Amino acid sequence: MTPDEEQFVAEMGQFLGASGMTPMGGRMWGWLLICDPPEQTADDLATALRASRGAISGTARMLETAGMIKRLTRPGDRREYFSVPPGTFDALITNSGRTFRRFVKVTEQGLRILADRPPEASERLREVHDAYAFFEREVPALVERFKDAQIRGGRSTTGEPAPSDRIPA
Amino acid sequence: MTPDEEQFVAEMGQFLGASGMTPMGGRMWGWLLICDPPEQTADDLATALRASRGAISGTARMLETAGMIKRLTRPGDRREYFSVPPGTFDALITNSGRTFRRFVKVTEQGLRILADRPPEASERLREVHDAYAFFEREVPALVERFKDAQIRGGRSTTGEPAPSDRIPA
DNA sequence: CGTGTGTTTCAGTATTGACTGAAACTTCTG
DNA sequence: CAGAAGTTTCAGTCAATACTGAAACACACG
Repeated sequence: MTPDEEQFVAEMGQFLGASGMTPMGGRMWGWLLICDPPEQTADDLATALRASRGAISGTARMLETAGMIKRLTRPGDRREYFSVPPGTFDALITNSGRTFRRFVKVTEQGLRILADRPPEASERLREVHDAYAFFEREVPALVERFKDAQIRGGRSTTGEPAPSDRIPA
Repeated sequence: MTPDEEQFVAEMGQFLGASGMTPMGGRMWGWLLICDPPEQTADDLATALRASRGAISGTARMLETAGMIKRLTRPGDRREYFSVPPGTFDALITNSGRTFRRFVKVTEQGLRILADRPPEASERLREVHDAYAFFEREVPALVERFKDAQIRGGRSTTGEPAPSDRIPA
């Protein structure tokens, strides 16, 4: 790992570490976005990120659950390979959609508490609730628009063949 | 603070605590969304949230910086009052826009690292970068649409009818 | 069915960072 | 100008949690 790469990985760790994910999760994902080859064994990752096998295992599981990495095996090789599959941003957005949803739920509960008070008592909360409900509904459409633009524009399509799923022997 | 309110405040704390903000920040914001009166002194907050004055001070400063609360004073009253001003969701979104922007910056740095490698080496990262750049560009427009819908429909609208936004008593 | 390779689990450790509380500072008021 | 009320700062404490490392586990191959 070059110094540049090291810094990129560190920054991804800081960034995702500050947004719900663990620092290690950010570092691992960052590395998997730039590493060569794109598929890495648990051992590769432990070496590159200078982390314990335990940390790799747990973090990989978490990232896999979040849909941010994929786990592959190939016949005749007992090891597992991890990689960032094409279309990952989709999983990311879906995930943040879940966050929106949860927030809407919490604010709805709050509005219920204020139900028997004068209407102006719930103005503040209602505004926030409505905004998030709006976003929860509209963001998927935005994602579709992005996908369309991406296909039309040609570069780096997603949801298509996905050749990188194959491990080149 | 009733048990219901207590729970709402706690959940807001958990929620925002898990998304970058501190738990205390979430609790304070949650309380300011439902409290009566809507303006609270530092002392009110310390009592309601059972927190130290130091915590209130620091947290209030953080929330104020994020644009999530407003600080006001009244002539003849030395105390400061805090409240959630109308249009706060705007500050929230603006803030998350900043997050997008930072992420785009980080990924751009990563792409620069991969500049002298074959194009397929940067496919993974480019896709993520493009998605976030797209969102950074499009979200403000979405906010405008929400504002318009809010004005057109009076209170609690979201673009379309959206009956599910209403809380049943 | 044993052996060797690889992965997961889990208790322990270390670190981070949020909150406390007292002291310092600021700013109105009499 | 003295005094009081209020706020901020900051060093210390505490709790949460991310990572380590060794032991248990799973699996393929000979």
